[in-house]
Amino acid sequence: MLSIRDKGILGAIIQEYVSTGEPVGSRIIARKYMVTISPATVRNVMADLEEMGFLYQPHVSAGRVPTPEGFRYYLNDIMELKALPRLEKSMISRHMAKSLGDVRETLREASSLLSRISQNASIIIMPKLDTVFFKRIDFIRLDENRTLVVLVSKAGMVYNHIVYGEDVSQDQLNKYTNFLNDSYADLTIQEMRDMLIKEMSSERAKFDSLVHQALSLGMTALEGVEDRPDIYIQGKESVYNSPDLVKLERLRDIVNAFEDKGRIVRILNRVLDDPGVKVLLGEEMEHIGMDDFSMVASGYYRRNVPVGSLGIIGPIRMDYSRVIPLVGYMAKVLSDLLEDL
Amino acid sequence: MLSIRDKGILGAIIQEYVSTGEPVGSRIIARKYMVTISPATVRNVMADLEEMGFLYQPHVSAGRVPTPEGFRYYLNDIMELKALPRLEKSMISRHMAKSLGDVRETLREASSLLSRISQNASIIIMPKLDTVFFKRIDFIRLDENRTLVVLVSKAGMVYNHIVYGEDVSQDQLNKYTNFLNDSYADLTIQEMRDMLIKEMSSERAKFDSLVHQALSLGMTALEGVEDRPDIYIQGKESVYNSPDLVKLERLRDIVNAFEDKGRIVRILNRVLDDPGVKVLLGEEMEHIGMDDFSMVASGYYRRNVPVGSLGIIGPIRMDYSRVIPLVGYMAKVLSDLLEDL
DNA sequence: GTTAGCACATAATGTGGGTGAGTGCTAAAT
DNA sequence: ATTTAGCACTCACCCACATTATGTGCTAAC
Repeated sequence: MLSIRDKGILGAIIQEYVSTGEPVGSRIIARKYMVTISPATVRNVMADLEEMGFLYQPHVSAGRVPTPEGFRYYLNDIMELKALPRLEKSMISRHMAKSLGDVRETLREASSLLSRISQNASIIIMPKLDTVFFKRIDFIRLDENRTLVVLVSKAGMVYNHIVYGEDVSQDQLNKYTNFLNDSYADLTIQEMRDMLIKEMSSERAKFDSLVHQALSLGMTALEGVEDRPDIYIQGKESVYNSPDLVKLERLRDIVNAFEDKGRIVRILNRVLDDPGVKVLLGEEMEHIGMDDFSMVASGYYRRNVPVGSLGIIGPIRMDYSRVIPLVGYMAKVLSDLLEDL
Repeated sequence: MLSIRDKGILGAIIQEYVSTGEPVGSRIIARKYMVTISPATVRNVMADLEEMGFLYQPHVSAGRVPTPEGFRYYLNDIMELKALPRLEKSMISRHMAKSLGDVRETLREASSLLSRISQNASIIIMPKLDTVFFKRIDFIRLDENRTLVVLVSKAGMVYNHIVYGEDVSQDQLNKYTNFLNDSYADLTIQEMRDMLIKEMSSERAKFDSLVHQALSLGMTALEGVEDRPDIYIQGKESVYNSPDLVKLERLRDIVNAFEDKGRIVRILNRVLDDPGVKVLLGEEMEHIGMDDFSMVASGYYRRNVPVGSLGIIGPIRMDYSRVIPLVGYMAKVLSDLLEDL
């Protein structure tokens, strides 16, 4: 357990490190932050903090740099969140209203705002198909082998893919379409899946061949639907062009990390489950070369069901007290917006 | 005008530079490529070639490096294309057959193959909407303000967007849909646009309000359709991780250049017009920091109409005699494939 | 418990010499 | 009139070494 003073010093070190990016020496802390005590005292505390794993020294005559554990402690027990500036709030509502209508566009706009306001890269994962509300399905005969499935969500997102199978006439397909659209309004895709399976073994399906065919086509259609989530990363430039990126290898690592979207999705999915903003640090980034990066992320919701996530990604030394409220606010705005659709 | 021997020397320098990436000295050329003449003679020629702008020296005691102009001359007047290896041809046909069906998937596969075979990044621009053959249009009422337009091409590509306007019932929308689908089969989007405008002032449109409404909705639908071309860049890693990328600033330039997709599209569009493979070098790359990069690109066609382009992008020192046939072959395979759809 | 003072470690920076690669030029050879 | 050999010269690169600045840990005094 840290004393008040210890916390003050750790906090000061982190603040200083966040703003300069350089290892922090005892002098600076005693001069700028803790004027009542001497550098020597600060050094004693620093030695303790290092022993606890919150700081480390790049080399013996350098100052201290906070470790991911140090940041973690700071986030949990020291930092106080700042209120989101009125200006940023209004900027967000203004832009979000503008793009209203096309959900994909709205989400992209949200991400773009995050990156511009935070000066970091931002990430958004589009709604998981399972949780999306079904509006309409269409089958379009392309040729004798291929049928196009177009799935529209209530929010107006379109998912499409091609299924292969026996040749069915467009007229017949239209009948299936009508049947499915009439029967499954207002369900999520997941619910629809379940319903289809249930109905398949019902009396009706056994005797009515149209119903049977329609259900079976519906099932294959939903099976084949793309399950890799789409993810957008915007504002990579601000990370790439960050002035404290001075080693070639570091940049290379980061560039590669951004290319590896699968890994980012996996990491983000972990935060999706429970509500609120999560900060992912150090090892949680699962990526060699991303140890000194971090993600601030949150799920966003529709009717309290998590459907996707969003966040920002940048160097571990970021101003969490500003960024966390930002991400939180954006998740809320987005969730509210989705509520209505 | 260069003599045979001069060409031989320029060719040798480029070959050597392509394979090593290092400035080429007179010794190497005399030893490895032009055994009949001495280094001193080579030096004389090199001095001439430098004066002509085909070579330059990084510093006085270094060998020579070909300039973009040197490469240009080499490409036009010296290089001989190699036939595409049987192995690569069969690899291409095998993979392209696999992904047949979903055009977007096919195109992405083509690009992925380009990048894997050439060990460079590859670029593909999806078919321009204008040139795409219309299969079907659907209007889906999302709510009182928003109508979703789903446009399907004969090849099975789906384009969608939302239009805003007065509240029309789904039944009414279906009538419009049917009218448009019946009337405009087998046209390209561009032709359809023209037809719509023409029909709009016809007798029928004046007296039949359904026709009038349908035409007008069709026009707004086609107007709003997304006109920014989608572009995919694959295999960036092979460029990023290239071992002769040793300066941080260089990598940063390249990373930024890849992010700036608009510029790449603009450059590529220049090659789209006339057929065949084009090589873009130096200044043509329009990008500071991309001077020592180049693109080998070609349009691809459907019914002899250019619809998109594809190519590879990598360091200027690439083996053009292999890469040009590769890109050319891929463009041809793709064009043939699109012919059938 | 806190502080001043001091010896110590090390990164960063600069300097000078040596080496190797490759040139340009000149004068001789073909 | 070319081509070639010879040679002086330039410059990047490397290594060893010294210098400096920073900030520490430790000890002894407060």
